Amino acid sequence: MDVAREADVDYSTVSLALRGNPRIRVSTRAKIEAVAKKMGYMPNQLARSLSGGGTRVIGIMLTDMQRFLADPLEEMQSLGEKAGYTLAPHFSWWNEDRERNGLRKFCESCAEGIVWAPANGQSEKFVAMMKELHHFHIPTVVLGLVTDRKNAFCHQVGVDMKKALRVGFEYLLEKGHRRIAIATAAEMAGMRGVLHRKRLELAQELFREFGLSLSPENILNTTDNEHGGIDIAFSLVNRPRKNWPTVIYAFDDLLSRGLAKGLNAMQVFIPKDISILGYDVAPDEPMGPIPLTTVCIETRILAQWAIEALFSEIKQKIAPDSYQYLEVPCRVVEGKSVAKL
Amino acid sequence: MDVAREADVDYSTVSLALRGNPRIRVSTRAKIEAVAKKMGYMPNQLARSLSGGGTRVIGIMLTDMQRFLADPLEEMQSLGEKAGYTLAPHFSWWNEDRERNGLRKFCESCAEGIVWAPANGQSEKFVAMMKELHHFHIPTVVLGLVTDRKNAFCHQVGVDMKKALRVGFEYLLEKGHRRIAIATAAEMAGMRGVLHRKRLELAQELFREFGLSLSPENILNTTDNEHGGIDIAFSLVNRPRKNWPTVIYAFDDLLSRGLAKGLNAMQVFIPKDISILGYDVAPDEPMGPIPLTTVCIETRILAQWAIEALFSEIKQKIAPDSYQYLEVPCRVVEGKSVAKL
DNA sequence: CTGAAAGCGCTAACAT
DNA sequence: ATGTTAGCGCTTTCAG
Repeated sequence: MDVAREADVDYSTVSLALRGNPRIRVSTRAKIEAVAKKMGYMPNQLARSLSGGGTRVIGIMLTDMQRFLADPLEEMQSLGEKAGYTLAPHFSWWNEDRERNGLRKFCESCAEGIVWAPANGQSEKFVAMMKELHHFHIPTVVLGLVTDRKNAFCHQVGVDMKKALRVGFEYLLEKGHRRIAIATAAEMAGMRGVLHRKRLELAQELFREFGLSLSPENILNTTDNEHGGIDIAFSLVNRPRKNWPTVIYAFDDLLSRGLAKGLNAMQVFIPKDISILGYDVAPDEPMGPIPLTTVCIETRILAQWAIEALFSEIKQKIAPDSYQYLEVPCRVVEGKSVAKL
Repeated sequence: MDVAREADVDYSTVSLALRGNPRIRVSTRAKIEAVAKKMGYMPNQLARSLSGGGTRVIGIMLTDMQRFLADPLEEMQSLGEKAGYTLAPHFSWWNEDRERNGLRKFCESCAEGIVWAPANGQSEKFVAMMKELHHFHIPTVVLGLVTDRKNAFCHQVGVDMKKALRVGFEYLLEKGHRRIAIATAAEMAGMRGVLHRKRLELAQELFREFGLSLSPENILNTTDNEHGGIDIAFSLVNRPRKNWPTVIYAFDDLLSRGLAKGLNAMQVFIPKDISILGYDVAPDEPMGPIPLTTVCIETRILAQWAIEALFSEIKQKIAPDSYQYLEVPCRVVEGKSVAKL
């Protein structure tokens, strides 16, 4: 390269000097650095990766730019950078073909590991792709738990939704609540509603398991998690007060906050008139007028575990004989929105 | 490579065959493809890029996973893929140092172009970094308009916020409105509120320019664009009706939808009791009970123009002597939320 | 139609 | 303490 000529040293000396190798005399290094800076030299990562070590890139395959994924992504990015890795996010927009192509790109461009939040952890395509990644010996961590955990070829970090929901029910029962309503955006269109419909279904199972009854009118459903809270608040206000549930368990952070604000605006006070239990709300989020009590999923821990599991596999260089199946903890963070009866 | 040995041909023949070069006999190619498939061969992009053509990667530098950016990103990804490019998004999380490091990574890894939505298009750091990119001859398009357009070293595609806001005012004036209130989330914490504060400021200028008066009580401010609409609705309902504005111009899509829903819930009907004009609302979004009339920014066009400008510069191979400064069009999309007085 | 050989820009083992 | 040399896995002339 020209820097070598200009500084009147060998090429390899430049390479070593610029990476701070102690073999190079300090004065030489200083000279080289000066020349490099003057010439605006920038090492070519492609060549670097092709030759010596790896790429130090982690591919991140996500479905979309949902809020829920932002926190873990930022956390993973921080952790990755700390370890000298660059994160390469890629969005499938819920399309499994795009997902496959993107993952293949990761392989072709020699990503050293992959964190994958699949569009659909149940599909044939998913299983096939996971096998492919495994076949290429590329360490992978799947975010969100796969159905068939026995036959997984990679670590998994995720939330057991039923367990998480159960935590909320247990809390409510302990507080003396029996007339429990649930609020979901299960009518939300497209893939975005899938999760909500799943939560609704699991909640219904839990009602049965706890021997609670769930009257249809206490399934407060809406089409929109962003502003659906108001709709729900409105429909509630129009019901005779004596039929009200004692608490609404809202399965979405936006929904629970909107609901709280909406009820408040309609002169329904929380927790005096009715209690609200949220789900999924990051504890440091602004909570509106009333600090919400919520079942909090620790998404930063999710990110940490995912990255840890990935790095440990990357370091080992050989595929582990057993894969981890990590469940992110969730706990009730108490605000002031659930009354003790 | 092993595929060559296995298929009993030369290495370079494999390379040509796999890329469908017509020089290779069909039968030979078929054999090579079969072997490659059997062995699960995958070409190494690093080597490929280092040797032959470029990387065919476009670096995308974004601030965060805001909704507003999702649409253009998906659009750019589609367009990029169509042209055989892979998009590499990277998030700065509003941190200019991270932004710089990420952009440098793009250079080092030989991205062929960059689309950059800067955390702060006014800062010293921004200007320095833009010069750096220019110095390395890496085609760049900045999303969002830079203050000093004369000294820009790259194409710019963005929204002239004042013009966009003006479109709304003109529409309202034409509809006979004079008592106009504005709703913003200017009190939103951190960088997220910056845009809203800017909009508020520009709106105040426009009020003066149109010779309209804006009483302080008609600046409906909130801390939260997600659910602030309810707060605003609530505060409005508690004002004597005769002091009401005839219309609320809400400078955020979430805010305007929340406001509409909130007012509706409180038995204030739109546009009978009050009109609402939105801003920034994608026309195909669900609008709640009332289809909102909004000033719509065409973010897909933004994406298209950005990618077009970038590709044209990439193709030319030499820095253009003048840079484009493109303003994305905006127009009023009529719903039913603004009454004619 | 296919093989041989040079080289992309760098790293790392070996030689001086 | 620095220079030499052989690759990394591929593309691309240029010969055969």
